[in-house]
Formats: sequence, C-alpha cells, structure tokens
Amino acid sequence: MAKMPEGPAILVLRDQLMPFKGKVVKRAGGYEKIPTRKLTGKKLMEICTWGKHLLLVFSTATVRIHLMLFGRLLINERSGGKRSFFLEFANGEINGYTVRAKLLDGKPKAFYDWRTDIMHPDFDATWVKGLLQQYPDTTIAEAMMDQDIFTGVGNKIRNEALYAASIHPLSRVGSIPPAAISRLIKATRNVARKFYNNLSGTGANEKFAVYKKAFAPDGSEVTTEKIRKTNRKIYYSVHKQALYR
DNA sequence: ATTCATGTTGTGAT
DNA sequence: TATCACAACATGAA
Repeated sequence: MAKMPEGPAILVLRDQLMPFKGKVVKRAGGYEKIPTRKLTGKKLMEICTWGKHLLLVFSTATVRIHLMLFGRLLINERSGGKRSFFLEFANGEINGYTVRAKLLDGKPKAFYDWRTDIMHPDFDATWVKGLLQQYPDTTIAEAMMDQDIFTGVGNKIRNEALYAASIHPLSRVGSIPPAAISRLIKATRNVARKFYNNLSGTGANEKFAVYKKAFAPDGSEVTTEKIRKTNRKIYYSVHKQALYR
C-alpha cells in the first residue's frame, strides 16, 4: 500500500483494517516508544479516524497512529526495514513503517471533536465557519491546513478545494464573503469525497485541477508559490480564483 | 547525487 | 511570555 496521508486515504486504510476488528492481539511491538506489551491479549474493539489520525480502540486505551509524510501501513505484508509499530493477530498482521504511534489513555471521545473532520458524519459546516471567524487576518491557505479547523485536509485537498470554490489561497479569512466561505467548505468536502472514492475504487488518486499542474481545466495558467512560513506549495489560477484582502 | 513530496513538532531568535 | 521562521525527522521516487 502506498503512502496516503490525507483524511480520505486514512479512511480507506480504516476500511482495509476492518478484518481485524474484534480480533485479539497476539503480539505487538515496534520501535516507537509506547508500551506495546499492554496490548497483547487485548481485543481491538473499534477502528476509527480523526482526520489524519488512525485510531485503534481497545477497552482501556487507544493507539493513535499517524503516517506523517512518509509512513506506510502494510496489511499482511512486510517490507525491508524495522517496523515502527505492528500488531499481529491470528488472522494476519498490521505493519507500520515510519509511522508514529502513541497510546492515549481512554476512548477517542475524550480527545476528539469530529465537528471539524471533513470525512466524518458529524462534520458541522456552521461550526467550522465559526472557528474561521476567529482568524480574520490569517490567509485561507494557512487556515485550511490547520487541523483544528479543517481536520483531515492536506496540501492536495487544500489546493483543489480553493480552486473549486474560486478563492485565491492568499485571501484573508476575514475578507472573504460568507457565501464564498460556505462554498469553500462544501467544495472541501466534495473534493475529499471524490479522493476517497477514487482511492477506494482504483487505489489511486491522480486527477487534479491545479495541484502540480501547469494549466487549470479552464485553460488558465497555474501559479505555483512556496509559502515560506510553512514551506508548502500553493497552486492556483489567478484568472479563476478571486483574491479577497 | 540532488531534489522534492499527501506532515507535524520542537527550538531558538525576536 | 508569545509568536514566528526554520530545523529536524523519516523514506522513496524522479
């Protein structure tokens, strides 16, 4: 399985892990500094996600897995190198390479709010809109990468959603008309859903409007810019995306 | 050999 | 004290 760090990809991962739901851990380990011994003999009660976090829920604790930029989670398969986190069951194994793992003391409900998770049924557009209002001077490009506002959004979804909503990434949040904000939130969920469908279906997601493109679908030129602050690139069409400042 | 990439956290300077 | 810019980390493909 390829690297797949944005929200939709993590949800696909969850789907693929379902055969292990309800199964008992035979052996757990990895070089991540968490007490994996505690997991031996425990039943994997539930598997869920919060944005880019993959959550393995046990009766008294939850393992939070994050793939960062390079992480891979292989199912019933191993590759070279040491596993940073793994679980072995009677019916197969989950092998994490360069994934981060952390043990949370308790159930996910105690830690997470799904109103901001773009992949979750509890997503609440009004709530997210309210959160955005707290950052009027921030650029929308930056706000979209904030996992406490747009949980699960990564660089691909951000750029594609801004294009779909016709908003320039360097627009100031406070200057964007409310209707355009609503459009953006809707577009974000649409883009994410499409990514999820593509990944579930073909296992790949390679179709982009502006991300890493030279020209947008409408024929206009795509501008690429590296934001120094975050060291990430934005891709946008000056022609199509309105700048609010 | 070098550069770049779907990400986050910690540190030192201001 | 708070904020900000950058370093650090980890891997594989081009």
